[in-house]
Amino acid sequence: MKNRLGEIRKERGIKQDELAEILEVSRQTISSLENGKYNPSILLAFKIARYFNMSIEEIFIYEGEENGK
Amino acid sequence: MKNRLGEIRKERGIKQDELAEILEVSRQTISSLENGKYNPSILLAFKIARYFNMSIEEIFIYEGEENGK
DNA sequence: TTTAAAGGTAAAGTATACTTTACGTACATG
DNA sequence: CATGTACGTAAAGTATACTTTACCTTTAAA
Repeated sequence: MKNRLGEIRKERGIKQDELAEILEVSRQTISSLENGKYNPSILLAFKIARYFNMSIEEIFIYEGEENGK
Repeated sequence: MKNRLGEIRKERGIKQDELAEILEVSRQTISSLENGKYNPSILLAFKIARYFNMSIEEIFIYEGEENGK
């Protein structure tokens, strides 16, 4: 799954550090998400979407053909 | 987080069993989701939404005030 | 040329999503 | 009554999301 998190975050002029605190996750979580190390939980995806005033689908791009559960 | 999975599945006249096979998860996973035992991964949420031709937000209802990560 | 700010990442631990196996219950139909 | 279908659920194991701690690199400025 791809995501536009880093892109959107930079557009809003906010640091990983700050976003992490707002979303109540660690900075490493934000970094890992932006660099595609793993996918967010659906709760975190909702928090992110809500914070940026976007839908989950606008930020996280599911193309199918994914194996993980 | 609440969801309308059971409701939507019944509308479509499909069994837990069948949905599980289509989504490539176990029947227990479907049952657990419908009964609010836990939340889906975002990948599974996308698969479900795509299968029902709906958005994640139409099926899974995030109200905020949730603690889990 | 040090110092700090911003971000990448690794290791080890915890929480939770999901699996397999298995059994229980309710309901329908023979 | 007996058998099958649909669903709930429990226990134990695996995979992955996320944490804490910590260190490293790059860039920019004093």
